[in-house]
Amino acid sequence: MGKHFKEAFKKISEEKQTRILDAATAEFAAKGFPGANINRIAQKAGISIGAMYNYFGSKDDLILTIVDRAHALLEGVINEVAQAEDDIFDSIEKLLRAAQSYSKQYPELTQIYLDMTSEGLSHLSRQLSGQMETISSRLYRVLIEKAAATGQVASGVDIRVASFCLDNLIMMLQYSYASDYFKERMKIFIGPEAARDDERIIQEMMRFIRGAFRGGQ
Amino acid sequence: MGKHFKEAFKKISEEKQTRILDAATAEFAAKGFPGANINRIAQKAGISIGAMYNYFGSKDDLILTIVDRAHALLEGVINEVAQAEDDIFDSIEKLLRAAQSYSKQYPELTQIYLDMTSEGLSHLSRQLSGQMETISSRLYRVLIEKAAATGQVASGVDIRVASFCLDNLIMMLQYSYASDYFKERMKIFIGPEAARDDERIIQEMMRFIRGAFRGGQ
Amino acid sequence: MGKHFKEAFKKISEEKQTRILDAATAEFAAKGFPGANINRIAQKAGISIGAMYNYFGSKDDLILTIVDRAHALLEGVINEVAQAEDDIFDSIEKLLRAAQSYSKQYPELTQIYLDMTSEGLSHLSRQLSGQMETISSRLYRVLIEKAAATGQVASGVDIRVASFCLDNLIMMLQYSYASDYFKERMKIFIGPEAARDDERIIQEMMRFIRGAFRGGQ
Amino acid sequence: MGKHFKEAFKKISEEKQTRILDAATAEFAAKGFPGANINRIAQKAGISIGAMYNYFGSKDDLILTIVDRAHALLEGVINEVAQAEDDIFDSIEKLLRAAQSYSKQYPELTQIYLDMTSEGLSHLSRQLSGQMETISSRLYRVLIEKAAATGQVASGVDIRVASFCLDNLIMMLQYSYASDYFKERMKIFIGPEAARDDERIIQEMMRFIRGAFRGGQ
DNA sequence: CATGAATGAGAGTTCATTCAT
DNA sequence: AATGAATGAACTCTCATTCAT
Repeated sequence: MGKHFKEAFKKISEEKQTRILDAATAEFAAKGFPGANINRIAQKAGISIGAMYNYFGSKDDLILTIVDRAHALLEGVINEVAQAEDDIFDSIEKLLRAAQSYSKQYPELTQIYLDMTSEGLSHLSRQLSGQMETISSRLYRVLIEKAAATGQVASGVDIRVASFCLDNLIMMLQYSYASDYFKERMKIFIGPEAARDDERIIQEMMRFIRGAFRGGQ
Repeated sequence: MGKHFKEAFKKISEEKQTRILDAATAEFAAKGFPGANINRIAQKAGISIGAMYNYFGSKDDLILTIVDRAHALLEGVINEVAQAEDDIFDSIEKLLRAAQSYSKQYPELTQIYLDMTSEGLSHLSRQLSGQMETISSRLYRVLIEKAAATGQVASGVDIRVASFCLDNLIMMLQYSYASDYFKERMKIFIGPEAARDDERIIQEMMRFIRGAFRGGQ
Repeated sequence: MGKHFKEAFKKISEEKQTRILDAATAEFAAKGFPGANINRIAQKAGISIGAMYNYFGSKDDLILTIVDRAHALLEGVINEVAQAEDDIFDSIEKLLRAAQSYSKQYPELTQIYLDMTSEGLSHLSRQLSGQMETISSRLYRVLIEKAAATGQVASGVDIRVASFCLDNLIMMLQYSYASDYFKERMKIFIGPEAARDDERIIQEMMRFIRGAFRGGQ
Repeated sequence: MGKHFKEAFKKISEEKQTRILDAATAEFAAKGFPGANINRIAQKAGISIGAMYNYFGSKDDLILTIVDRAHALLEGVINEVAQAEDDIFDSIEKLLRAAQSYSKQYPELTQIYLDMTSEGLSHLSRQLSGQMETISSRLYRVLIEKAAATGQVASGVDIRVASFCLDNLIMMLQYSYASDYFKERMKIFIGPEAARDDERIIQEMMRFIRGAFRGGQ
C-alpha cells in the first residue's frame, strides 16, 4: 500500500507512465533488481535520467511502484472471483485460470514478484508485508468456510492449512508460466508439450484439489 | 551435473572446503547473488582472494558448486525415501518431513536455490537444467504408478500433473521455512504460531494430499 | 560593488525580495555554496525555479547579491561609528559590540562570508575585491591617526599593522559567534559559558586592545 | 585523533603516501571539499580510483587524514615552543614566526583547515573537536600564567580572553598567508608590499601584543 | 600454490540551468 | 513575467577479476 512515486509522475500522460513502467518492468524482469540499470530504463522509455528521478525517488521506489501496479491488477482478479456467487470449486477453477492467464499475459510481473522474495531484497519485500497474501488468504477462508457449511468440504479439513496448500498450488502455477526456470521444471513434470496443455493442467489440478477438499473418501 | 570448481579445490583439506563453501553459502543467502561480495567471502573463510580464484574460476562457478552440494544432500534424502519399501503415503510423509527439516536446517541453501530461479540469473539456472526436478519427478512417477497398481491412488488421476502438484506443495513448504518472505506468508495463512506447528502442518498437508490422490469419493 | 541581480528582481515587492534572499541565506549558510541547492531555495521562498533565474543569472549571482546586502548592513554600522565624534577606544568598543551583536543576529551572513574565503570559491571572492576591508581599513586609519595626534596611541605604533591586528580581532570575534566550529573554539579558550559572557569578553578584549595601542609602558 | 585511513595505506611506500596526500591536498585546497574530485586526485597521484578506496574509505576519510597530518606538523611546532625555556614574548614571537613560515610553506593545509570551518562541512569539523585549539590554548595558559607570576604580564589581564585574542591574531596571520582572499585583505591593510614585509609584520605585531599583555601603562 | 594490492568499468543519484508553455 | 518539467554531465563509491611477487 504505497504510492512510491512522486507527484510529478501522476502529472504526465498515461501513455508516458505506461512507457516508463513497461520499460522498467522488462528490465527488472530480465535482469533482476540488482542487475537492472536505471539509466538504461530511462533510455528505453525515451526519457532522461533526470526525469526518471523526478518521478521516482530511487530504484527501490521504481520497483515498488511496479509491484503496486501488479497488486492492483491481481486484486481486481481476486475480487471478481470473490463477488461471484459460485460453488467453491468453480471459484477455485476461476482462480487457477486467472493465475494461468495472468502469468502468461504478464510473465514479467510474476518474475519480479518472485525476485522480491530473495533475502537480498528483504528491504523491499518488507515494505509489501503480505498485502496479496492477506487478501487471498481471506478469500480462501471465506470460500472454504462457506463450502464446509454446505458439506462440499470434508469435515476434518483444517481450513488454514488447506488455504495454504491451495495458495501454494496457485502460486507455483503462476511461477510455472512466468520464469524460464519454472517453465523448464514444468516441462519435466508434465512433458515437453506442457505449455500447450493449459486446459489439461487446469482440469487435472482441479481433480487434485477437489479430492483434497473432499477428503479421501 | 557439475564440477564447477578447479582441481585445486579438491586438493585442500575437507575442513577448508567446508569453511569456504559455508562462508559463501551464508553470503549468497543473505545478499543474493549480485549482492554477494567474493572478497568478503574469501575474508570470512580466512583465505585470500587469489586462492578463491585458484579454486573457482568465477563467481558463477562458486555458487554453482554450492548448488551442486545442495543437490547431493537432497539426492541423498530422496534416494533414502525411494529405497524404502513403503506405502506411498508414508513415502510422501517422509518427503514432507524431509523438506521441512532440510529447510529448517539449511535455510540458506533453500534461499539460494530460490534466488537462482530469477530470470536475472538464468545464465546460472540454465546450467542446472532440472537436475533435482528430474530426480524427484522420477521418484514421484514410480511411487504413484506403484500405488495406482495397488489401488491406493484413484484411477483417474493424471500421474504427471499429480506429481507436479505434489512437488509444488513440497517446494513451497521448503520455501516457507527458508526465506523471510515466505515465512511471513505462512504466518498469514497458518497463524502466527506457524513455525511451532510443524507437526500439525505435516498432518494436515498429508490429509490434503491423501484426499487429492484418493480422488474426491 | 555589484548589482548581481537582474532588473526583474528590483521590480518585485520588497517582501518577496526578502523572502528569496532569506531563504537563500539560510541555505547557503547551512550547506555552503556548493552544497546549496537552488531548486530548494526557490521552493522555500515560494517561487518557481524559473522565476529565480529571471531574477539572478546564476547561483554565483545569487550569493553575490546576498553578500552585497550583508556589506550594506555592515557599512551602515561602520559609518555610524565613523561619524560619531568619539574617543578612539569608545569607537573600537562600539565596533566590537557591533561585531558581536551583528554576528549573533545574522550568524548566517557571517558564515557565508567566511565560506567565501575558500580558495574553491575564489572566482566569487575575486568579485568582492576587498570592499569591506577597504572601508574598515580606512576607518581604522583615520581613528588611529587622530588618536596618535592626541597622544592616545603610543608613538611607535605602526598604524597599518595595528589596524590589521584590530580588524583581525574583530573578524575573529565575529566568526566566533557565527560558525559552530568557531563557537566551539571560543568555548575551549573562554570556557563553556563563553556565549553568556558577552560583556566580559568585550571588556577584556578592550583591555587587551587598549594596552596594545598604548604600547607596553 | 584519528586514523582515518585503512591499513592498506600504511603498507605502501612513504613516497607513494606522500604523492597521494600531496595530490589530494592540492585538489582540496584549490577546489574546496565539495569541489574536489576523487578520481582526479587518484589520476594526479598516479594510482587507480580503486586503489584510492583501498586506502581511504571515503572522501571524508581522505581529507581527515590530511588534516591529521597537518595537526601533527603543527603540534610539533607548538611543542618545540612549549619546551624551550623562553621568556613569554620570545615564545610568542616564535609562534608568530612559526605561523608565518608554516602557512607560507604549506598554504594549502591552512586553506583546507579554513575550509573545514564552513557550516556545510560541520560533519567533518565535528570529528576534529578542537584538537589544535585544546593544545594551543593549554600552551598559552601556561605561558601567560608563568609570565604573570614573574610580573611580565599586567596583573589585571584575563588569561583566558588574552589567550583567545592571541590565538586569534595567530590564526589570522596564518590565514593571511594562505588564502588568496586573506592575502588580498592583508595587502589592503599593510600595503601592496605586505608579502615582502614579513619581518616588519612580526615586529609590529609583537609590539602590539607586548603592549596588550603589559597593559596600557 | 598462495597472496592481496591494483584495476577500472559501471552503478545510482544530484542539481544548475534551459525553455516551451 | 512566471512556471516547472526536462536535461545530462558529473560525482562518489563498489567489486569481480588479474597478476606480480
